[in-house]
Amino acid sequence: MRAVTIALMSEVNQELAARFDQMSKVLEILDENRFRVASYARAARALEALGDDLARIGPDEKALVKIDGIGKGLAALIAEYLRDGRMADYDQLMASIPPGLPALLEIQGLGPKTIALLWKQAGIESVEDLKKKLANDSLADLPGLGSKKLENLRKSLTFAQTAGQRFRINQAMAMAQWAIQELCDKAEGIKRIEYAGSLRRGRETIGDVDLIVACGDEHRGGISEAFRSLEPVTEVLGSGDTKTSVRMGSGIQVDLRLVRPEQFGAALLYFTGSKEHNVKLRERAIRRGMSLNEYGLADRDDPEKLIASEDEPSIYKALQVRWIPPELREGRDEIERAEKGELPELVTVKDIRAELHAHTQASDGRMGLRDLAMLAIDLGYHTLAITDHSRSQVQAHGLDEARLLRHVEAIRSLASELEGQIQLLAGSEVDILADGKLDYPNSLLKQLDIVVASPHAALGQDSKMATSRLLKAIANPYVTILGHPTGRLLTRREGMNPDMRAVLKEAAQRGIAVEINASPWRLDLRDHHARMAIEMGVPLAINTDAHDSNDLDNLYYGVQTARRAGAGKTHVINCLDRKELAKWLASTRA
DNA sequence: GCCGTTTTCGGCCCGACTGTTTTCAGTCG
Repeated sequence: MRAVTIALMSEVNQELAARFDQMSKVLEILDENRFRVASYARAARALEALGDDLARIGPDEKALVKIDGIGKGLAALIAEYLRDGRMADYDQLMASIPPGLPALLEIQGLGPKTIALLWKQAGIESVEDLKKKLANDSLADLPGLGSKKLENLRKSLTFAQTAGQRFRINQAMAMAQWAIQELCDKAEGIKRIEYAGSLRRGRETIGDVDLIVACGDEHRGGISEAFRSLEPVTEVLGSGDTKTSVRMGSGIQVDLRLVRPEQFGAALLYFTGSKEHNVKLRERAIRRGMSLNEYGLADRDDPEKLIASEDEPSIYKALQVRWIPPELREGRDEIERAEKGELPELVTVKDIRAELHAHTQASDGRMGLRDLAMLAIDLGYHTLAITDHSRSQVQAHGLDEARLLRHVEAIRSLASELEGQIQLLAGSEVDILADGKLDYPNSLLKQLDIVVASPHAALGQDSKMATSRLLKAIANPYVTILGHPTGRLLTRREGMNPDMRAVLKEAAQRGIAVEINASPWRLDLRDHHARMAIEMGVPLAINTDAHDSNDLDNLYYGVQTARRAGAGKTHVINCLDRKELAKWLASTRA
């Protein structure tokens, strides 16, 4: 555990989120009031998603209770931690059970009741203990643990050791689209089929894929069978009348739900979530004398009396609120905002008219300059910026000064040829070096139409250094866009953790844009930082950072991230028309 | 422990599937 004095920025948020999460698990194993358990878990999620830095808010309980999900009790705990660097309740709680016990909750099929039983009656205190006892068959005497259950536990343990947990959104999307196509080809009677869950909400990583199928009752068996028989299925986790779960070879879990066509909207809404959004919708239904479940919105007193169920908009309408796009359904303030008419018209892929960050064969791209330009023309863009890597990116064939100048010449030459079809901007993705200096001198940057400044190396810097590094880069008068500010790679590398509020404040003052890098590896800015950017008046740039022709399709993920932040097209510079964009670019150099 | 458009107490979402249960508890989403 880090001492609080050196825990910086949102490291504090993460630390406190981890503690509340842990506390909720311990309380659950101790069979505490389930609503109390849920409160700690909810608080943990709230802190993880909090754009603001708790260290900045400080031990001010009045300010802390303003955070949704934090009440008086938890605010006092947070304040205690921020003030003293410790939390007595946490220490006490953690001392009350063996430290290895909460980790058992991660094992599929193992819940708090069974863990408590294993602990109290078999002396199991950790995953290791469980493995040993499972191996020598000494658990069969425990009540409620038959041979089947033990076998399933063995399987879960093997899986937990070998497999990762969350998948990047493009991996989940590929699986979802493939499975949908296969089922449509191979099964009879599918009336509608959609993916739901966090994939539909556009989260940056996905735990499992949910598919919702509308069909008549007579087709259920066949569709379930076709699903279980999909070639990549390695394990059927469960299969009943309306629900089947399988695990694919890649490790990803896919759930299939079968519903009647007239219930499709309710099921789609329910399984799209988020859980928190659903809870709020249900509470809203109850306040209005109705009840909502995956089969529909019904009269509370007469559940047979369906009010809405066939599609999502009719359900929202009956709840007296505008339809809410899935990307916003995170259970924050979206329902209240929708009610007040404050939800913006969210940006769409069609609104994007310019690509402002792309690579060619000059550095590490696969496309030639002309091929890339042609693709951009096909996509209907009015502007394409060519931004190859700068000299320090040796492994990516970064351009030294002489090569960059020749490249610029080539771009300008092609630009005049294609005048009237597309505007080509000669630019660079310039490395922000570890000390915040840029990889080219200003005399060179000055000659470019656009400069995307991004960090690529020294990403393990502490938060303080990362912050001053980015601030220094933003202050450079020739930077146009701050590219993928943290340098993270999802499921692979955490990246830097700068004080994003300070970075965005500087960007706002300088008048430059900050990128949402649409690569599913990056999605950087992430959603809640993009939301913070909007609140602070910083323009967003949604760029694919394309290295290959397929990469241009990643735009969808970047747009979804922007939508999750509540961005409309006025917040995104790629939506400006050609003239407006030129004017904006000029303004960054004023 | 949180929360408030029946608000400071009394609620807090609810159904499917599995396994061991002979009527239901635990887990999951």
